[in-house]
Amino acid sequence: MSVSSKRPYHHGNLKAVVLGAAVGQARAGGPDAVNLRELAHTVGVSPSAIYRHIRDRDHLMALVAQAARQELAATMLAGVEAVGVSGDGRLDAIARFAATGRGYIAFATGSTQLFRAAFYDPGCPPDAPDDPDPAQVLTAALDELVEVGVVAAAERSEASVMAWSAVHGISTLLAERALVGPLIVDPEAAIEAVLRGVFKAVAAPT
Amino acid sequence: MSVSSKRPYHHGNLKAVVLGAAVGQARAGGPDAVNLRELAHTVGVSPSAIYRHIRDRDHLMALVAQAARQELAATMLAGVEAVGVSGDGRLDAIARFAATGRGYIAFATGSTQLFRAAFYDPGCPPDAPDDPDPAQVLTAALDELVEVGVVAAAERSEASVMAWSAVHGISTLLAERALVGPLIVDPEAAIEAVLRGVFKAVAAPT
DNA sequence: TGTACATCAGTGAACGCGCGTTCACTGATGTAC
DNA sequence: TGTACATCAGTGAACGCGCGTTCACTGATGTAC
Repeated sequence: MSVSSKRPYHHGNLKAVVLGAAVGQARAGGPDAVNLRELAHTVGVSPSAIYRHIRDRDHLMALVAQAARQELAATMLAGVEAVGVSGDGRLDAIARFAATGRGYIAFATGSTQLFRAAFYDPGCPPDAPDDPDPAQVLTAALDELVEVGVVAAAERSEASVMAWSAVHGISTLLAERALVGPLIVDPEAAIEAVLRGVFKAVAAPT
Repeated sequence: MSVSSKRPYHHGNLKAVVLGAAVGQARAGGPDAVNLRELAHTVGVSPSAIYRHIRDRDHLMALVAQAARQELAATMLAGVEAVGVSGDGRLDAIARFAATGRGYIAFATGSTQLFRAAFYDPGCPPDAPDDPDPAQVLTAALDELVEVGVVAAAERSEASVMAWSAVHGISTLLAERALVGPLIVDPEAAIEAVLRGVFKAVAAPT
């Protein structure tokens, strides 16, 4: 609590600051760019100080990956909340579902390296479940579609796998710039094509 | 050409053997597992000998990634060729298209680590274009669908992006075991769901 | 309110390992005459 | 057919760096009495 202008010996919230800096490294260069020594230097602390708060690099990576997933989920939620309310419940549910996918893809293309970090598996779990959780955001949007009758209840789980696969697929393809030459000329058009395709695949025949 | 039983001083085809061993490492542990020193030891040669044939690690990785993509394409082709010929051209085209996707996913789940290596970008290109090329295999199967009228010609490029995204998406999700808990319970069922979804999204309304 | 002491949170230096890469070299091979 | 010599393809040792991690330590903080 003491706020001496010169850095106090006890930092106060080193763990949070280290995690923040680690996320910064992952944002800039992906999971492999997280470097404990550079991290310590950035934060202004000796390398060994970090070990007071974190078991080892894998533990830190589990936290970084979780932070990345939560930011992904937050981007999806922001998209959903930005959707206005028309009178039509069906259209609103569809718009929110699409916004979920658009948010996912936007995060992947806008924060490519952090997106990669989100799926990094250090071999140990984070301290708590993801909150918010991307899978739950998707599930919620899909539940809405079922409620308003756009997706048949019996096809709910099929639809979720389909939607997730297509959206995750275009995201990783764009993020890794794979096939961007041969198959994908215009990224924006590709995204819209995928979203239309998902809708066609998922919507119950009227 | 001399076939002295004891290892001859001149190896003969070191480059090919080294590449083969490197692909073996990638198959076992992904792109990061490719290790020049271990490689040299495996092949029975000193580390520096490798540099007679390969510029640096990145160059080798470009070749490994290419080999992985070609194996992926070969798996797709094998699936296509295993499809029997019925009388119906439409059904055959559809079956071959599905076989393409199934081959892709089978490679991703059967050779997870090598699949990851296929999309590794070392920052320098391989010496020659991929042959066979996964993108071309997909394109050929899709062209067939257009020919028999299952896919509208105007929607060809949209369909290819959609199909590739969905198939690549389920492949990476299964390969990285992401979401396997929350969304994907039965992998086989998930694969079929995605393939059905792609067909629904891609097929022209009859 | 003051003092003794356990505990927490840092420092600074160094260890140790693995890995890509380089260097000076030597053995084998092919070609000109 | 034999010899001289350039060239190719290896060896073996070492460099150098970066990185995660550990160790003995010291400074700050909180608590019991």
